Amino acid sequence: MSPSSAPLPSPARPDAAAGTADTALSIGLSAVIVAVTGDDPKVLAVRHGGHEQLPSGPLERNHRTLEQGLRSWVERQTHQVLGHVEQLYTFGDRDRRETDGEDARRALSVAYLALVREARPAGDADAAWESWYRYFPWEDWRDGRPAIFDAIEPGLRAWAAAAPNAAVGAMRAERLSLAFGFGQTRDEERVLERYELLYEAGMVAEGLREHGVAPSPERPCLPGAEMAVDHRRMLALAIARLRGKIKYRPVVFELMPPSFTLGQLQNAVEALSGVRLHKQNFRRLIEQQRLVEETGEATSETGGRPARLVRFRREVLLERPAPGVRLPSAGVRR
Amino acid sequence: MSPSSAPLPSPARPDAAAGTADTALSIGLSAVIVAVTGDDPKVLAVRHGGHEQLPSGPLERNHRTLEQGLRSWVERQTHQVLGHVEQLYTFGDRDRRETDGEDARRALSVAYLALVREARPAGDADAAWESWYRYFPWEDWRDGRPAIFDAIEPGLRAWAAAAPNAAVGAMRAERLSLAFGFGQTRDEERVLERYELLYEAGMVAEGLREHGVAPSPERPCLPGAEMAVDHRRMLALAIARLRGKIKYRPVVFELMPPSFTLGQLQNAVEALSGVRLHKQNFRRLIEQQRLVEETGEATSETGGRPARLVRFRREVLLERPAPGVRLPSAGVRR
DNA sequence: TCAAAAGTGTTATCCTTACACCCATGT
DNA sequence: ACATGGGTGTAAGGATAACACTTTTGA
Repeated sequence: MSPSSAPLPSPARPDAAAGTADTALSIGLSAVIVAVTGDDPKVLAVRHGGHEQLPSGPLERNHRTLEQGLRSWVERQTHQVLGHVEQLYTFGDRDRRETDGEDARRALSVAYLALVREARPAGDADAAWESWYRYFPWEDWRDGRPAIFDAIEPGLRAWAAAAPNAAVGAMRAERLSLAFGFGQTRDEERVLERYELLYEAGMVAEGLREHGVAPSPERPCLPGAEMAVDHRRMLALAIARLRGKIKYRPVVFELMPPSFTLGQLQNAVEALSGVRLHKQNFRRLIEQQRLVEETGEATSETGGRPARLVRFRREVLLERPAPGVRLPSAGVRR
Repeated sequence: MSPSSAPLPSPARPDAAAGTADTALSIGLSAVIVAVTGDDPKVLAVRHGGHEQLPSGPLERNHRTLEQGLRSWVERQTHQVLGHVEQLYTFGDRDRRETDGEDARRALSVAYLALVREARPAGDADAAWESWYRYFPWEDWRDGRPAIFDAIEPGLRAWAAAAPNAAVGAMRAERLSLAFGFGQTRDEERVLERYELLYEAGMVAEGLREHGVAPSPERPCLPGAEMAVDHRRMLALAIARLRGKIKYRPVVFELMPPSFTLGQLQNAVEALSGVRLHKQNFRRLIEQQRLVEETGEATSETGGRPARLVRFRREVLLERPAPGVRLPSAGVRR
């Protein structure tokens, strides 16, 4: 394990000292695979008797790069063709699962976010597309403040108040206010911070699990589906990243069919960001940023007046530095 | 290495199948440690006879989390106290270094970005603070277009023209235009894309190294210091991330002393982003966003009229969702 | 005919950009 | 006195947010 008194890696083989072969180590690749169908942001989940989990696979020796490894087994397993793929984070807490003293087997997991255009029926019978709000019901503000906050707010406040001392209490209160913005502005991107607070406060099952406690009448958990290991944390991170990225890079279009209506585009953005947008301003923004162009066709499948079909204008990538769907503030619609 | 016919991880131990113990595997942690002194963005580099490299160390068994592991050995080795630390990326190309058929030893490396307030003389004699523009001279536009572009532009164009077929050529041309924005707008954040293009075009030493070619009169390399393995790529990513993040999170302040003048703050932002900013507008933005508050003191160390000393106002974190130093466009100054 | 979704137009307001200018210190 | 950096005022232009309103379809 060599903490090594030698100061820094030797020059001959720079990475020789940078890592020590460790047999008690395994590396996995996990994927948050996202699609949007109609009003729902979907994620591919695997059920196997135990808790639901994200599709995960081993890093194999013949994979040249991590991303290539991920693509190859995901496409083999789920028969989904992945579009945009990006690395999210590498999780490596020593005790990611059952650590028994010396036998602590470190399971490193490299998490990826992948976007697909259409949600196929899922190759594997155990895999299913689920709305991501199934795991994070408190993240969907499209119909206003979710009722679940009647439980969240007092619960978290109690947790802050129950801090061992004043300093910790103040810090907890600050984190709450930052993540949830009770009272003031809420930032739809802080999905991970919110999950982590609920985790620490023991309000999600995973948080209790860590301490070997089961949910009980005294220690109730919020509604919202539990996942294996730290997969729900990975999902939270994926949502946060996507919600952020959508604003400055044209990633939504990776989730849309080749041609679509402005209404459908707005639905997709709302589904992902979890807030309602002001229709007229949304359309104006999209059009004047010249993110889309006419196909010349129209569809009447959306109900009401038939809508023009548009397509993504790839050229914008070359024209402006950060073309994204800026969210024109949460305006009440409907 | 079991491609495994079983479809997906078993429920019993979710990560058991997700990673296979692989003795030909090592995990390292690398750190891009950044400080700003005066006009220069500094990075801690280690020299050891061979190529310069980033401080790197092994992941040890007793480290509870990856970040904690990084902090502990960096602080032990360099006697720097790390402030803000964030994970950048996990690099895991199979052939990160000397792969000999079956003996291909995969060296996974988790790269981190760390910010420090003051650049201490560096504990290790082999470690030194270097301006990051030493490695990326083409990224410093503070004094206008760097002369080095007289070599870069034709070189890259030639590479695009020399593509094996028209489709590849068009794609290369598009990537060039996106990353470098020859003619039109340049995006200071696309540091990684630019480096990767120069790498692929064989214009940086690392790119030639990959093919076992040495720089020669026919295949000249650009000025800009070479680094070991893929460390320069890590540095490119770190710069890109920091340049991006500075705009929507108050990270610059992690690099500033407790109190500073607005001029010093502007110098730091310019050093990091590599562009000049319009003085008056910069100040107005900072002040009206209420990112700083008066200390009541002043200093005359900056030359010219003494300047007020200000400090970061931590409360902004609670007030607005994305408080960052938005760059008020590159205006000529001086 | 009416609900539902698409699409147009206009206005007040704020933020960004740019320009011109004054202030206090060291040499 | 003048160079250097610090600091103020103000006006033009563009983007945003909020309004109200028309159009075209299917049930």
